[in-house]
Amino acid sequence: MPEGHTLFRLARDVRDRFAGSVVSVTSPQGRFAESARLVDGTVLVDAQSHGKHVFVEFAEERYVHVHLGLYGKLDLADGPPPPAVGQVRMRLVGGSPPSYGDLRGATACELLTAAQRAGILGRLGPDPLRDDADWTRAWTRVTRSRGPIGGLLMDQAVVAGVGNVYRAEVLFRHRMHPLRPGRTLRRGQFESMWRDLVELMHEGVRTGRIDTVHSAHTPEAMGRAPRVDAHGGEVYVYRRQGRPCYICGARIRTDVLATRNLFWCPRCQPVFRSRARSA
DNA sequence: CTCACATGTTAAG
DNA sequence: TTAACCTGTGAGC
Repeated sequence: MPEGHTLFRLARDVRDRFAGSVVSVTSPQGRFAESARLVDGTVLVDAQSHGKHVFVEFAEERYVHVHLGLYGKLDLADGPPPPAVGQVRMRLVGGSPPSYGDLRGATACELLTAAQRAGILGRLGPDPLRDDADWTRAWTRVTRSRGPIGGLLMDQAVVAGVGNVYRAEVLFRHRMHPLRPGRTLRRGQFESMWRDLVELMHEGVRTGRIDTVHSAHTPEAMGRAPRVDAHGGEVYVYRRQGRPCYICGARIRTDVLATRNLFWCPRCQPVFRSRARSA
């Protein structure tokens, strides 16, 4: 259940364990077996994430493209691999010290050529976690769109790697209603949201969780019980519908946009009204 | 225990 | 717009 920071960590961990080594690649479950044979026993060159996509590069520019989707997991562990349990789509074994990785439940696990990889990258917007990201590419899309900023931030062709938590939280931190049309944003507003995403997501890479609440606003500081859930992170609005906003006390609201849940504070993030023209 | 839902995407209708 | 993918978790009985 990943946003960009999770995949960034995953790529880094795969790289640390296997890069430069001959790696055994198998598919205990069978669904990736044919492709696995083509890279099995070759050198794993690198692993990189772009947004929520991970590319594991093998010798001669063969790329295993992995997208975890909603349920996928790649578990890495030290030592020799135990017998595969359950639906292991891909198993990597190798490196020194020896370790292994088991991929399950991924939306995508496929062997691609360099050209096919380039095709996927070409459809992705800039990734706040990558040094080579050009945020003005995202801004161009935002300013030309009539669609809501809440939708644009989740559109991987606009910004790659942002998911539902970062979307909800960055909009809150910038007091912006999720349904505000992209084209009504000012350049400076988008630029500060981008910079915020860069910081928040790098923090996510460091800690492995999504924390977006300023220390002055932590539940403890506000005299409330901290919110603890499976995600472990501390957030302002994500999945806090019906509960009081840490800043103003208004009840957090929720709605559905393009099959995904929105969360926002109706007082801190008022509906955008275009400025009335003077008569 | 069963059930709904989830940090996501794609394809079919 | 809806279902499907296919896994884990938490809430409810």
